[in-house]
Amino acid sequence: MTDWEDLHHFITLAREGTLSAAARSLGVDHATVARRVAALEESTGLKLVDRRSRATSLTADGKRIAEVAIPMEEAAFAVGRAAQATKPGLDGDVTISAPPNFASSVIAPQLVRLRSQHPGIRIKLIGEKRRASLGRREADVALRLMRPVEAGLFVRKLGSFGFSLYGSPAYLEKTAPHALAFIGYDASMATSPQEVWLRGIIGEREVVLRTNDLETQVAAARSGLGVAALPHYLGDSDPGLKRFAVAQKPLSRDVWLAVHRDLRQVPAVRAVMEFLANCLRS
Amino acid sequence: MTDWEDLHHFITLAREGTLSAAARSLGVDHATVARRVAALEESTGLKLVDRRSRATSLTADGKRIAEVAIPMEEAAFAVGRAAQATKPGLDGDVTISAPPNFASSVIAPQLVRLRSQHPGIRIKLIGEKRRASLGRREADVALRLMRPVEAGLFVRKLGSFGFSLYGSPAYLEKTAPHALAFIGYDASMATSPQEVWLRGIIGEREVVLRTNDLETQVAAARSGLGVAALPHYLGDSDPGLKRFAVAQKPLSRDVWLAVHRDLRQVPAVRAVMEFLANCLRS
DNA sequence: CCTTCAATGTGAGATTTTGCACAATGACCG
DNA sequence: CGGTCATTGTGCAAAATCTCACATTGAAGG
Repeated sequence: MTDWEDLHHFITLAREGTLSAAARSLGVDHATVARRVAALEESTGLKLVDRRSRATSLTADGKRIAEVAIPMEEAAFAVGRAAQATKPGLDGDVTISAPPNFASSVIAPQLVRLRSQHPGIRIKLIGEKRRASLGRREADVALRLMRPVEAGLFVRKLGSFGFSLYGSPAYLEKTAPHALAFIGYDASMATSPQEVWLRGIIGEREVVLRTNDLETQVAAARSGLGVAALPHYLGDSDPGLKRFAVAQKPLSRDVWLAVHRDLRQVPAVRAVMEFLANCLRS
Repeated sequence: MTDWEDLHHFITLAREGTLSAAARSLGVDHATVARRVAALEESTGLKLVDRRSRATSLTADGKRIAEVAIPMEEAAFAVGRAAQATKPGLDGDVTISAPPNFASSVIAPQLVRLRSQHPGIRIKLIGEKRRASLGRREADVALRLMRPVEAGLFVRKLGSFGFSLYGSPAYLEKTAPHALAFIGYDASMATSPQEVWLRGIIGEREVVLRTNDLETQVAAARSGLGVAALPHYLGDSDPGLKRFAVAQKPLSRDVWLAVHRDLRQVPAVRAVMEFLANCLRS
């Protein structure tokens, strides 16, 4: 009988593409992944990967085996969720995934409230551009700005927030509307709703800074470099920024909460969901 | 992340019921099973088994987790089958399961023919009362006397064979029909078709030997103890036995061949299936 | 063409895991 | 009621596995 942990390593390698990435994902040394995959090849009698010095690639047989093994990984995650779901009471670890600035600006400041209500819950808050996978248990609860479409999730719309143009009061006073300079996202965000909305406002005017990082936009706008399209929860609370009204239809983005169905009834998870809903209400 | 091999040990324990049985099934020491299950309990934070000194029983949580983990085991078997199915050519190991006397009397004598036709195939022939599970890959190909009903199997009727009464020529000559002594199965086989058939013949006459083992019946009949209901392939080829005709409708049993769908197209398996079909024809 | 860098390969020491042997438990059976 | 037997618990030595460190490879960018 083949060692299931060998299969685990192989599946991770198949997904991650390199020994090193798989090793990072599994929290082991890359040599371990290499040896376990070799052991699986030994026990199946099949050559599963082509080892090249810069990257590994699956052989045709390896692809076929990986395909069949995917349900096994899904089952493993289901076991993990079942284990968490059977934990009674309001103790436990709950991982929240949210857009980075949302995590730091909206959620983090209110965590102290959750902490006082439910002292047994330990929160892990990850703000990442890359959407954490709930199916793979990279997070227990996720806040998203698009409606999640993954299977097996319970999804709920928590609310919405608006965007406006913001600049420093001094800058807005001294600058004529047609001469406004703009701060926008870089190419990686070109298709995001706020960037599209902003482009419609800019027209022929100048974009003086493009950055991926919202905090940088805030800092630049605050310093008087130009105006930026910022969420109200950021701009309105900043004394160094003032809204600049525009004719265009205001932009509003919905906030969605997603949780795996298997975890929805876990007390600690429910408490966190409730907390997040309250965060949005304020 | 929990070690998948721990899950493997736990699932096996859940199915086998005792640490020792699980250890035998996995081919490891019982202490290893105990330790790996303990590790799983540690990593999930749940108490999964009640350890008692005579047997272990799953806790409610353990049952729930085991339930969820079953698909994982099925997926693991699917991987194993996929690995075997990917093997090209006519080399490889093929395990055949068959009724014990069928294996020794019909199949084994002809294996040399298979061997000469396909030298690359290594056969493992297990004759067990307990039906080997094809889904669990305890065997690749099975011969059964009842139509298999498990899901996922490819089933084909290979043929049938008849039963008659046999005794030693000397015994049959000197014994009047109403005085015949009979050799039959013991209580464990009381409901088998051949035992039921035999009972209808015996009537009020005497049963002088009951045994589970067909070879023992043959030896006893050959020695002149009485008559036994034997398959033709056993009785007709034995110079020390002679048929004793009866008025009752002759008994015939069908022989079924079963193979998992995933393995049906494997060249080595196909060759074995063909060989078994030929065995039945003669 | 050269530098850089992340990836893979390889050996040795350290850690972990395993098997073994023996003890203890408690159910079954006469 | 006592013997028997399969099962589980435990400590220790052996074996297997993992990590670490370093060497090597080859693609990407200047």
